[in-house]
Amino acid sequence: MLELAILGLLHESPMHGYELRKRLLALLGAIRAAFSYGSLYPTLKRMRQRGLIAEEAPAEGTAEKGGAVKGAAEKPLLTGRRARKVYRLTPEGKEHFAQLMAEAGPETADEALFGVHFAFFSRTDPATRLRILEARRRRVEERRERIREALARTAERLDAYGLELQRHGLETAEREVRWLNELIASEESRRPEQRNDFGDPIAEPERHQAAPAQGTPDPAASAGDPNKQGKGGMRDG
Amino acid sequence: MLELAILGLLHESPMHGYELRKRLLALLGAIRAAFSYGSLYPTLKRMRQRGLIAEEAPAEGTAEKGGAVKGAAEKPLLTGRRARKVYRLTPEGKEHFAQLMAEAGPETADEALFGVHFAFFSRTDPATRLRILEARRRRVEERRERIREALARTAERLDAYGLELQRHGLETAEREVRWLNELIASEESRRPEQRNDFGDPIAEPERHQAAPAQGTPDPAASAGDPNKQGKGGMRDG
DNA sequence: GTTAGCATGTAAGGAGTTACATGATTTT
DNA sequence: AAAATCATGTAACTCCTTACATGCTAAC
Repeated sequence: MLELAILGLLHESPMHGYELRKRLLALLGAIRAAFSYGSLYPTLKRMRQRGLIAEEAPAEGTAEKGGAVKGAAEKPLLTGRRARKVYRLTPEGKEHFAQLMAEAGPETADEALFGVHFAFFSRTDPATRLRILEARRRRVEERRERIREALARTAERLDAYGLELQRHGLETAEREVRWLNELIASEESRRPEQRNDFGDPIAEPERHQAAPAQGTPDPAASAGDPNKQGKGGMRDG
Repeated sequence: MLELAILGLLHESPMHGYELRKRLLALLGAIRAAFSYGSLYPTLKRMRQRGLIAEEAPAEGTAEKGGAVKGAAEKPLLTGRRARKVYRLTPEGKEHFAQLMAEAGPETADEALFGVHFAFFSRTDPATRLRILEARRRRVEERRERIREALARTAERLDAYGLELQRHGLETAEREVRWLNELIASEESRRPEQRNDFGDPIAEPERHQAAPAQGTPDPAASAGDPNKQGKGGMRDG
């Protein structure tokens, strides 16, 4: 999960660990608490060893080594503070990210993992988005049915608090299903042809990098406006 | 968490592992998935070693078909199926449960753990309930504020999906705060004197945690209709 | 002159999961 | 005859957290 989130964020621009954590909190804070450094740094290390990310050269263009010491004007990379390791995404990392995103198995439907996937939806293709949303909906519907059963069958064994827990849980599940339904409808209405099984008729507007190991045409350039068209985008029509 | 849940359930009646898991799913299914046997059985073992639970002897005059209770009595009771180990709560276990419930630290405020505490609210005193509810509210309010800040400060860096994630997360947090507010108000209105700082005026009649019929108006009696009105479920009127 | 923030890391451990192993009994 | 349900357990592993260790700079 953390790995996916790192890959997703680095898609945007190279970053060092500390910054990554802050961005992670800002992006995923609605879902879960901040990742600790105790998991972040070892994960970065592992990912670098696997070649998913790479350490960015100290500076852009300027001194290769030695030469001008820090403290120079310019845009200081290690300005006084402790040296930071800036990581960038490698092509392998991009591909791994695409794979992780495309796997819409039962794990993908877990609350937190679903949230991470969702956060990076603009970097996947519509078909994958739909599969993930549907997997999550299935999961929540199952939970909803379980609660309904528990209420119907064993309500008499529950005390007031147990009952309230079920009631609130049921309401929460129903609310999330409604939300997912809206999102799914929105995805489908946006590109209904996407769902046919005759291939991939669409290829025009989005250049999502789901394509395997395509060059490195810096898709970060499009990071500013994938689907961004204002408020109404998500919410039904 | 699993330990707390087991202690809470065994409060009701002795049970074996398999049954425990089913009851756990029925009670906590609204919050989280079922615990796996791979964690359940080792946990039971550990708890027995610590003396929190004990293996129930064949107990009660159990109708031993054929009347032969003799030497085979030492063998676990097997009703045809594989031998089951029935566990019951020990006094140490009861005390440990009370302690775990009373700890309303920051961990208690985690979604799942809060849910487990809540499920067993009727086995704690009102002051503890209030502390747990307030700890959870604090936590959710913090998350809500974080999201608001993220929306105010970095909304322009978010794409449509990132934005929708924040929006939905904010709505979820606001909804939960409202729910907690209702619960807190309900607890306070039920016994306002409870909150004074001059001691514990209602400390006398409660042995440990039990005696729900005494400590509370036992609104569990109204558990007959699960599909009652959505709002104000806890208000016993 | 101390606190807060920046910055990276390691070691130990918690709390679960999956997969495996075994076997009886009831239902289809 | 096969599948589902009942029933208990172990081993390996995942993924994350807490606590510790280090050291610099800005601000109060």
